[in-house]
Amino acid sequence: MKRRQTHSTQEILELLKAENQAMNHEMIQSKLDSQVNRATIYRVLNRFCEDGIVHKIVGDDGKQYFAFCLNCTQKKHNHNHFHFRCIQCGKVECLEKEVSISLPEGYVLENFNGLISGTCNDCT
Amino acid sequence: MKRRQTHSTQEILELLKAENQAMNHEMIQSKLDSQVNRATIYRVLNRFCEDGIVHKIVGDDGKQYFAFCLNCTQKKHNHNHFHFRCIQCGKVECLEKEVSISLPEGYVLENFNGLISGTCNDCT
DNA sequence: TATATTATTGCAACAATGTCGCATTAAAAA
DNA sequence: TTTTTAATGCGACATTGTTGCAATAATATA
Repeated sequence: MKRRQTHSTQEILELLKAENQAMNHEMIQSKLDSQVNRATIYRVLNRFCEDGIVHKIVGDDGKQYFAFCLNCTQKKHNHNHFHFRCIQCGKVECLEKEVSISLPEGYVLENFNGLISGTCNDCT
Repeated sequence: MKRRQTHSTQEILELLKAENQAMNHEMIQSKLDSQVNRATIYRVLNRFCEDGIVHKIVGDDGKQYFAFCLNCTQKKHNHNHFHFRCIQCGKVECLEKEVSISLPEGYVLENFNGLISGTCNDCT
């Protein structure tokens, strides 16, 4: 099953690259030039995640946010960092520093989801 | 506005104290002896959160989990720790160690939400 | 270039989560 | 016992995210 490039996939990927923040489907939809169906946006984003191009964070608002992978190679993904969500302006940005958490014996990490919400510098 | 003790509030609080894990509304509802309405459960839990008796974690499944506050005084709440959610059995437990994250200048922390999902010791 | 193949899309429908208004019930105060 | 009003149950709702299916369009093939 090979991936195909479509208008939607290209636009969404470019948007995610351009914006330096994680976005949920609504933010993405409103920023796209062409109109893309909601279901399609989710499918595109989930495919990107499967391919390791994009990573997904679930906010403390319960929504899924997607961000273009930086500093990630095909093999190794570094997503052990926190994201900061501003409750005023809604921006979700990376807090660069990697965080290491040691799990108890026998525990296997599958997904790291660190999120801090509050007020960002612009909104203080 | 004073709080009243009802069957629902008592049962829910006892359950949260007894179980040593964070639970979402569904887990709570199914473990209650008496039948309590879904909306009521949410309202009770949110009141507990307001009162600082219980804290809320949003899982990477997008659901709200509630846990009885341990080691918290009325004044000081220590919720800067991670939770571990097992994707097999659904259990959500505390990872005791406190984590300190330094935010950039001008950023104000409102809520810490650290969650790691994977497989727990029982399910490996 | 024209045709065949099939990944992708849009649409509609759906499940699930969480919230809210409102009338009713039942704690707690008088 | 009566009064006050916080809490409940019910129904309705908004929102998020997913899925089945027919139509479309990107790529491979002739």
